Amino acid sequence: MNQTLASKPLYEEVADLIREKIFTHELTPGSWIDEKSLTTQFGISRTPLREAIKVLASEGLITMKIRRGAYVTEVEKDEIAQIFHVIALLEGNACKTVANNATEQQLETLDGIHLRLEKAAADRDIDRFFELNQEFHDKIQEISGNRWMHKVITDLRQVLKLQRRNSLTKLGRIEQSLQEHRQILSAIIARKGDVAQELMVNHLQQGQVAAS
Amino acid sequence: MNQTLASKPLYEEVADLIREKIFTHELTPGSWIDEKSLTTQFGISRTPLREAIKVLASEGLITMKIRRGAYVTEVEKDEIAQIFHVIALLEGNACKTVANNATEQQLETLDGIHLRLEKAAADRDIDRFFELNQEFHDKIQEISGNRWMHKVITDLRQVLKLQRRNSLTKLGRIEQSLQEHRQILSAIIARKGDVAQELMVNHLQQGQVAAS
DNA sequence: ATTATGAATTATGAATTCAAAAACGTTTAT
DNA sequence: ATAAACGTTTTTGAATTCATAATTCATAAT
Repeated sequence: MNQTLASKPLYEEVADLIREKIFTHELTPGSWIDEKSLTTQFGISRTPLREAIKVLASEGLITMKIRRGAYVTEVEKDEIAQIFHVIALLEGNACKTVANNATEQQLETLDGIHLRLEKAAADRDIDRFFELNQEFHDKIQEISGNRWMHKVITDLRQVLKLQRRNSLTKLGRIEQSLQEHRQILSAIIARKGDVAQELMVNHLQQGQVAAS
Repeated sequence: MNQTLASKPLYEEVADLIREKIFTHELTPGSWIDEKSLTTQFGISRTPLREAIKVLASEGLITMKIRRGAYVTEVEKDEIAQIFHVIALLEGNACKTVANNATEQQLETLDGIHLRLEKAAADRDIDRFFELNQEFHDKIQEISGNRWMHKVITDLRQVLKLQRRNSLTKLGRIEQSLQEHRQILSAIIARKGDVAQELMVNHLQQGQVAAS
């Protein structure tokens, strides 16, 4: 691998590449991870590859079986619900914090993201919609200021992405999601922390199928 | 290393050993991790050691600096507060779930642990006290049934353990902690979910210094 | 035809080797 | 005395090699 500029350690680059393959389902849940194949694909040796695999394993994306290699994790259905529960709890709380403590300027930033989200939805630009949706949620966490909470949510969201994104593109769901975002934002701007929290929890519960 | 019975992969054993060294402060926060030294200590090669280091890094216990090795993570003071906040949120919720849904038998198990906790406190058996304290918290999470929540809490608690356990042994704190446990347990048994939740949140907030 | 047995192949886990970067120490120049 | 320049040593990151466990495949026995 051509490591021209030493930005990241190689094993992290490789971890990113494997994550990609997992999320695009080029590597499907339950499938065996062929080290040889990946080393030739990436043009690297097994050493950094195996380091990357171990990191992914501790993130929960990969499951190791002793003396028989690494497999893409299969998440049980009820585990998905469990993960959503945790995320809802945390993001709901972040929402409350933001409503209670954010500066006016921060609220404007949030509003700006939401505006662009509306635009993307109006344009039926699905990819952009999801991108901005993610940004909206991330920004709330950033404003709430708890980096560890953010890390936890990010890791859990990653595991959720193992699941094939089912009815994400259901036309109705996007409109509904947008509506929910509007309400959340209103509650935040109105400084109604508890309301914002509950709306966010419901929003995420709704999204349990649609994952937005 | 004498891998007589193939219980665990070597890199995990090594990760456990390093964790131990970190928690006992044989390796102190901020200190450099000497690979050579550890390989000779453990009698292994650098390969499994480095794999273990990467796992610990993704857990947050170790921080990698590109081209200058691995260091035991130093947690900022405000990050400790952030981590406690997340744990309190999650354990509080677990508590509510238990109060609302646990079977009578599960409540008895919990009560049994608490009894032994009281005993240990009466005996001034500090080590046993902390052990059972941990077990009490763990059991609540186990009963609440959310394995992912449990994993998140476990990981975060690990990071907290980086901090030198300050006033843990303060005599007063143990008695107070015990008192709080009694109240939590009562609320759970009385099926008062919201009360149990709040008590647990306060309990953890209290423990912010004392880490119990 | 189906199941055992054993040899050949392949994959995993771990040690070793190698190249390059960083740290260290000495000498020399100011 | 301090600092710059240079060469040596150490350390990191990564490739390679090696031993052993697991799998596959072919053959033999039922």
